[in-house]
Amino acid sequence: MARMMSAPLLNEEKSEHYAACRQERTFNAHSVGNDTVMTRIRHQSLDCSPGCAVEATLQLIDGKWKGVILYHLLQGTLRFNAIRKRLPNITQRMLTTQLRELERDGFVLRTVYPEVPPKVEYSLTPRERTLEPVIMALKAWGDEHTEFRHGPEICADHDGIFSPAAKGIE
Amino acid sequence: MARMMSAPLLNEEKSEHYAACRQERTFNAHSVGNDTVMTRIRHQSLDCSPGCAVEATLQLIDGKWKGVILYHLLQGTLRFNAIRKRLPNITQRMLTTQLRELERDGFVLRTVYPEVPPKVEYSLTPRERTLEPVIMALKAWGDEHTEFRHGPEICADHDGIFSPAAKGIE
DNA sequence: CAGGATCCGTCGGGATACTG
DNA sequence: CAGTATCCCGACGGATCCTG
Repeated sequence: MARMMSAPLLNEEKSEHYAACRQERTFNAHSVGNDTVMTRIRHQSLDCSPGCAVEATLQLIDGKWKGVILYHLLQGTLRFNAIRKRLPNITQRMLTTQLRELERDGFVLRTVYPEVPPKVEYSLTPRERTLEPVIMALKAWGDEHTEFRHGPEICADHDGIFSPAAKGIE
Repeated sequence: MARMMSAPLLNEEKSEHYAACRQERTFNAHSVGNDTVMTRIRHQSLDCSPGCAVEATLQLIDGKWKGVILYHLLQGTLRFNAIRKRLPNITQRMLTTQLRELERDGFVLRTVYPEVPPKVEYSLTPRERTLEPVIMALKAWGDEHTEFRHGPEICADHDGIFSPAAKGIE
């Protein structure tokens, strides 16, 4: 979801009455060549109606992987590749960017151990802990209301958080 | 969020073990000219890890406006333009498509009254009612943890669901 | 190990304009 | 009133190769 508007500034003209909305600015734009990296701003125009709190929250956990990442981190600190193992389909690039966003949003803490080989751990901040009920609500609903058949061998861990299979990883 | 993979079928080769994931198919592709309309399939590759229930739920309420729309509909049946009034920034096109998706996902009921001028009402299905706790969790968190200053005149309806201002509209 | 850099296609979604 | 029909931009995100 969520693209930027083409001309956020021009927009002020015709929307004076909700111009006071959050106008978070790009904070980290490498913009190498023509591949603008990390132009973080999900949707700038939160319509300031009562529902916008819902929107605001959703922005923070959208992004195709955020939800799952947060969910997995709820079980404890994880290293980069440990997270990757839990998300078989994610690419490094995606994992990195998603983690960076979560970091910037104050949800995860990134700890780099100055070693060789490098070791980076991701853990949750207290702020994210407050999100836990939300994540769990999402999961609960998904468990109850979605029917997507899945091979048991890798998808059957709905009760024990991580089964013994997780013994020797990492 | 969420694009399709370029070659979903090729993907099966290297991911036999979670090939059993939900493979929802495009259901309604007009594809007029080169503007493919409504190629519904958020992300087909739910990684089948325990967190995928979270993802599954998120898919259903992402889409930049879904959350707010659902939230507003929780207050009761609304007509098309009534919804638009609550989302100052949405375009007709977006409102239509979002509503169509919600309809297809079984969340909203679309009732057309064969009159002139046309009258279409949107209401929530029982299925969506089960989502209510989730929506409210999102809203609650947003209310508590996001600071986006807003002009009071249009953003100050956080207690009374819809203030008297909503008297004569529509 | 944990990424950075690049290239590139897909498609969400905004802005009009038109209509039964 | 409640939509379609188009045009079009650029963010999202996948694949691939490179590196301290």
